[in-house]
Amino acid sequence: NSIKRPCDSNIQPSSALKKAKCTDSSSSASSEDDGSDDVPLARRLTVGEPSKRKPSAKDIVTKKKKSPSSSKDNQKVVKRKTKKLMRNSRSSKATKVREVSGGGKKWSTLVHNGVIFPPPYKPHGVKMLYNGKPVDLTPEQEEVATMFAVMKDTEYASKETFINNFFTDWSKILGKTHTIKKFELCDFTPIYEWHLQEKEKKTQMTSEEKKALREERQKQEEKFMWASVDGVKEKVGNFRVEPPGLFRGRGEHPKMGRLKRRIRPSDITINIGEKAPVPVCPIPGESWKEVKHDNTVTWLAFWNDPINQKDFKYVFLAASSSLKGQSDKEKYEKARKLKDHIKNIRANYTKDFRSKEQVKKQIAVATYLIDKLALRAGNEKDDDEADTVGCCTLKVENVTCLPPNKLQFDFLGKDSIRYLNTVEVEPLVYKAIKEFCAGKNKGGHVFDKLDTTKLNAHLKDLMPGLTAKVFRTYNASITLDDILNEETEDGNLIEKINVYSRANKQVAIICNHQRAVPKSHDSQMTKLNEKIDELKAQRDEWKADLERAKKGKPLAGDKDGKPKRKLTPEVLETKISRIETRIKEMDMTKTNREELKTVALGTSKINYLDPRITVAWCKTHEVPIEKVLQSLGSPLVCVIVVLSFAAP
DNA sequence: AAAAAGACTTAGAAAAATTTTT
DNA sequence: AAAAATTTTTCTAAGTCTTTTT
Repeated sequence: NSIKRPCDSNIQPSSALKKAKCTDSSSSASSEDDGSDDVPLARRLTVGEPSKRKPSAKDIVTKKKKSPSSSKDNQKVVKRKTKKLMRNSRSSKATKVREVSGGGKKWSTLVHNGVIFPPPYKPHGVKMLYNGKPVDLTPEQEEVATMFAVMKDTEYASKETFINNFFTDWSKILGKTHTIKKFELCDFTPIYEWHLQEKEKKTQMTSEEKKALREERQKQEEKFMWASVDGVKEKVGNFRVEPPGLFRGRGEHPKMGRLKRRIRPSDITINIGEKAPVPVCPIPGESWKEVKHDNTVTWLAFWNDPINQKDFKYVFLAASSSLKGQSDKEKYEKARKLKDHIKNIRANYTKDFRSKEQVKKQIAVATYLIDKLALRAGNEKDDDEADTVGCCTLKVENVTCLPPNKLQFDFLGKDSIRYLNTVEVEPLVYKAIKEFCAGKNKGGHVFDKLDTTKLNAHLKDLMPGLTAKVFRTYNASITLDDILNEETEDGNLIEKINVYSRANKQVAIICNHQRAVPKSHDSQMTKLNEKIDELKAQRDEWKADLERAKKGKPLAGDKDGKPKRKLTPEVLETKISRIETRIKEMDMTKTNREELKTVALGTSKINYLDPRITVAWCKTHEVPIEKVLQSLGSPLVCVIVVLSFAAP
């Protein structure tokens, strides 16, 4: 299980550059080659010329040792980070990014240990009630009953679809002759209470017990956590086979509550290098469905999704792997390339707003919306999925025309997240949308002559490799870059970090990344308000004291009537001004929290913000990278570092 | 050329781990 | 030391887009 990648033949003679980059702590943009990579998008754009010289260091990547640690107040953080980094660097971190060309070949050798199966079901024997009486269940029946019982305090448990689907599937396991016939007569509370007890037991465990348990688990996982790709040890993403359970679809999913049956080895296809030993099937007496040796794909294993038989569940490498990092880099490269074509593309679709051909016109308008609003492409969906839409599948009921030229969008997108936005659009677009909607009923497609295949085929003609989703990445990059460049001011580190957060937030809003309001939000706000009131009361008291002190009057006693120590006006002034800033800070926290309560920042951070822009900005403004990417913790920081030093 | 199969990225919720507060 | 809050990781659903089959 060697860790080092065998010396590749395509090493470029540019270690000097490599070193320069690595040790260049004072940034200062320095060498030309350095600039071409790290100059943010917007500045490139204004320069107008796509960089002419191809950087020679094509695939050379330098590992950043560690960021220069700094002030005392973040020492803890730094220490933790360093530990993590060390743990990671021991493992793999390809020293260079692999060339993934060559006829779709993704790897030459692939070694791994297959997957972990969840443990078999352990019956608890707690009897639920039917019509008030305890009923006997076989372990198999009990297992499914428990799946349902345990979900009592989730939203699902009260949804009709969920209950119906669950009961239908459970009934099959109960069999026709079973006493249990009607859901209404079922009482799962004994099992639910048993579950609560178990949970309580877990929390009551001593920390040693917990630690022991954790270590046990880690020991079992160890073997499956790692794969070796072309001789390099890489982390596996999801080596654990999904346990059985009740399907939790998002939104109004017609299949919610269906039993997701247990996956067995005979469901699983393994993909592994020809010369590598085939993983032993961990369940005695059973065997894999199939073993393949396909090096044109990156998955290590797959099985068919039991809920949607035609869908697949893949086991892939983790995000920190070289393979994932490479395609991530390609994604951001493509978005960067779009920058060079966007002017032309916009001119193209603007011209087509007037096209007599309906298909052309619809493509033009759809592209406009995708460009302007960062909408998703919108593939057709089956009837047995939640009813959500993207651009191409927008329905008449999702768009309202507000004269003179505003459009209001209201639809459920991916994950049934609501997109609600009113925007002013080009008058010609407004006219076109009105025309597309005319004479159609509510459920009709606005873009009836269009689908994602046609749209993407057209985009491909405008720029090689261009598809609808590239616009989202592009939009995110532009936004990040613009905000960072416009709003960053010299000086204050805190303020700089805030600028980054604002940019992050803006991208999240554009991409419509939402989250449920945290359960504790209200109580948190109340607490904050109380704190602020407290501070204000204190401030007012001091203000009163100040007035008296100035006039030489004695101070009023405190609330217990005890006399207060006399303070000079000067001392009081500083106290007051200090408390004023604290109040201001807390007010900021409050507004910030309120504004972010439904905004999910993580998704854009992980999938949309080009790390090279972040790294470049951090360098020029002397912001330690972990200050803005701390949440990307261990695995991704490495990818980012790899990416940021990889030549485009 | 349309539909189905296949492979991969993106997504929010929930669980787990960690830090902060009490 | 417990509890509460916060951050990070894990989980797996839900998209996009390409390739293959019909």
